[in-house]
Amino acid sequence: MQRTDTSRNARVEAIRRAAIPVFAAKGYRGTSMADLAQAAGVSRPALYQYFSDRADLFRAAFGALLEDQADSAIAALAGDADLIDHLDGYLQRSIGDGWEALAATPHGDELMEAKHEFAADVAEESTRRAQHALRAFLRRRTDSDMQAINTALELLTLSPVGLKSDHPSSAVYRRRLRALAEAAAALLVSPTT
Amino acid sequence: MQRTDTSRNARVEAIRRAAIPVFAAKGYRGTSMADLAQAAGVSRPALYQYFSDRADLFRAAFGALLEDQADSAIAALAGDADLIDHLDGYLQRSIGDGWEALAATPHGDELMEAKHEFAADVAEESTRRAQHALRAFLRRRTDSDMQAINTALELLTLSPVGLKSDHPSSAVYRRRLRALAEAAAALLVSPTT
DNA sequence: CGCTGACATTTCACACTCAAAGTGTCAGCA
DNA sequence: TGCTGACACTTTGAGTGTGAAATGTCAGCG
Repeated sequence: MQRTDTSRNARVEAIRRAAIPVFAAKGYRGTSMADLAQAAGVSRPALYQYFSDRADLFRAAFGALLEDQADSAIAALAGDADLIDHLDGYLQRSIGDGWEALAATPHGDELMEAKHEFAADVAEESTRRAQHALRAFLRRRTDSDMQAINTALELLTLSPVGLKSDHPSSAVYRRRLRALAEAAAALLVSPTT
Repeated sequence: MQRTDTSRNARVEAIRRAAIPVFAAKGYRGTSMADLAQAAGVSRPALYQYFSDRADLFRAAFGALLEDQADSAIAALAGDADLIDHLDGYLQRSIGDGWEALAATPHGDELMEAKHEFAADVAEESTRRAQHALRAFLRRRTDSDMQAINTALELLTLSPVGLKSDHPSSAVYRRRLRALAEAAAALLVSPTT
């Protein structure tokens, strides 16, 4: 059975990986099971052997991607670099890279919608996990009280949405994220009166 | 002629004022010229004597509102209060109050769209004016260089969009704006390495 | 002279049709 | 056993008509 399971998981993984660029290129509604089957190099009915339907496949594909992204962001908090660099790295990896690159595609809005509809729990879990790690990091690396840390967390996690609202170039967006990291660091280092 | 013009301007003003709550309540597409006429207490054809069409009236109504809002925000920068209080006041008045209150209404998104379509130049002019005043204020009140000031400006003007992205209560949103003001102030006081 | 009621025209939302595309599930083949 | 081609069913979206509502512009009234 192990042999079979391993083989099966390998195929699931292959299909999952093949699906991501297809969804990214054509959006959720725009991609058919036939498209996904062709990209994975299998027949359409074979997909139903591994996933119950298109939503299930979508969830599997982007759920894993979001998990990886959260892991990457959390990893950026390790080490003993400058506080600003840590925060900047966290922002870049959790928001600047990965999923957000998809949001810039023609079907970005629709993909966000589909994520919210079909992978909301996975998405929330991974961001919750990342934010939990960030909170622990701030508690470890600053002497601010809990309230100040939570406020900084809100700033760090919510502001990026606005910083992208005028659809800046990738370079500009990254510069803004760094500025946000600097501001949050400054806020935590020199406490409010 | 002065007498006539004065009377005319007074009517224009009255119609303009009466139009705002109607648009706010029913959205742009949802309000008819009949609605606006009724609210202003005149017959529908009379509106065409002062405005060429619905878009023109919309532009006049919200253009003036946006101007007032910008004036209010700029006024918040006067005096010699704490830097944070100035920035906080600016944010509250330019974003937290006024127009943004409309964005929270059922037809908020559609109103934003209409603003962008019919009053884009007025809107941009007023925000440009407010930001210009804010830049001058920061130049006057901090010893940061131009680049740092411009970065802080981006943060201050763009972040609020994100801070509202999870549709927080008004109180929470205001608290976040103040935190943003604190962070920006901290960024400008303790310059980057 | 400014405003109104009325009119012709345009716009809009809704309902319906229908053909093309996609979906999920077979029996049967390797 | 795992996969395929084929089949019945569902969904989708473009096209079309239709009635109600809104628009913009009159001549004419006070």
